[in-house]
Amino acid sequence: MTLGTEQNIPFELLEKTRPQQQRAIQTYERILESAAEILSEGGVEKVSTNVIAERAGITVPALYRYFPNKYAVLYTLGARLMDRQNEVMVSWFQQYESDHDPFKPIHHMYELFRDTLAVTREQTAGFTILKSMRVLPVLQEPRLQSHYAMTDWICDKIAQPLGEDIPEDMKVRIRLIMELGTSAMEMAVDDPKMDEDTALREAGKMVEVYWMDYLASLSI
Amino acid sequence: MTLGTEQNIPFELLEKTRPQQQRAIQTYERILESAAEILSEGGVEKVSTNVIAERAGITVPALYRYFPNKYAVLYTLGARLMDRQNEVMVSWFQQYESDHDPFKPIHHMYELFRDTLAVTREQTAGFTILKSMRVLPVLQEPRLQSHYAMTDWICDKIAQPLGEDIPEDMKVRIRLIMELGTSAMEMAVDDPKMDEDTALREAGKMVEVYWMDYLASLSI
DNA sequence: TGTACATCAGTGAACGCGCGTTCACTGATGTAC
DNA sequence: TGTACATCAGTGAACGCGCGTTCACTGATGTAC
Repeated sequence: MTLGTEQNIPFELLEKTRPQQQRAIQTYERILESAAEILSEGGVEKVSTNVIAERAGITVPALYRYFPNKYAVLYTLGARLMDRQNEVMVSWFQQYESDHDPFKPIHHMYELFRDTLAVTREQTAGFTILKSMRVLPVLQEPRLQSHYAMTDWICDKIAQPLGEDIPEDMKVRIRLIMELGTSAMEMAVDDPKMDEDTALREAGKMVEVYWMDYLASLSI
Repeated sequence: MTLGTEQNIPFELLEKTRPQQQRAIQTYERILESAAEILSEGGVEKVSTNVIAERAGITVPALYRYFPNKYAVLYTLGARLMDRQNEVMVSWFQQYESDHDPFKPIHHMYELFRDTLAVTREQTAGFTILKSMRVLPVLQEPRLQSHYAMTDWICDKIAQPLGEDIPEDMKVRIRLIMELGTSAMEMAVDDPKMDEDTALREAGKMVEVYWMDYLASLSI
């Protein structure tokens, strides 16, 4: 929602009543927590309104007060998580931003991946939430929108000091880099044989040399 | 199954009776086709034994004759697809294999990605099958095993002419490269804004410069 | 070439269960005077 | 400070439906003599 993710949400995912009183906010949060726990224990197929409600210690109609269906619950979890990832990216960029070298952050991809992974892990079933979004038709679009927003933000930031329009192929490259980051993090987490830190460092390296090669080709 | 994927299949995924007569083989194949069609139309959540059977024009117990549950159906689809991807990789490698330069194939990653994408697309719901495997707990392990097998095969092929043991960090790099390829192909297919060929070419480029940088660092 | 038999392939009907969703309702919290 | 009322939060009970799975069975195909 930070970078404008909220714009085109299909109506099936829109929340119904917003919780107002303290008690309601707690209920609302417990619904989200419960859904995440179920997701982490049994995967997306075990998530149902019945099971969420039972675990949250409420009855099913109470859930329907705030969410129109289970996808709205998953969407809310996903949107929050992607927002946090956005924030990580923004503060990472600002940390390594430099007047002299607009591409300085590219030498610090490892730090971005590391921090993004950390914030994803803070959320129960964080990676499962993201993978579920990729596989559930209604949630694919919101996921894409968030990726677009992130890519555009970075492009703007880079283009600003350059004082030019962003070449379209730069956008493609940044999008690809983000996708690589995502899959490297997933691999680091899902593959027990893979050393996590090594995976992220190598992914960072890969992005760096790729970008350097691109810059070299530009100044021909 | 080409590269030894079949070894550690959890018993829940093992097929029951093998179809023997012509008629039975047709039924078996229709079950798989139907499952793929449902997958492509409504995603993994719409796949059920009831719906598969109805679409295949048989009754549910007929399905249970060959498969213990719906995951076995999805597993069979996934295993077949990954086998075909393996084959593509093997013949790609052989095509660009060179006595003079053991790393010649790395300059032709685009061709690998292109052909792998093509063979995946030949299978109805090909990418959805792969994404489903990532998200369904029972199917995660078989997926990983297949990736291991592919990585090991490539490593052996590269190590052979070098006449040495494969350094562990080379394995990590190859694994990462495969993961990047996978996600680049998925992005190329799922993101309507992304030009498919460009995405694959860039991903190929990324792998190439990454590997060249690695080789340069080795000869220090 | 015909028939009896064995094996393979698929059916009809039924089961209990959890699913999503809605209804009219009771109970809790906040507020106006 | 108390009470009457409005709004917010959550309940109990019920619904129809599709799910996975199994049973005893009929029908189709292959084979031995």
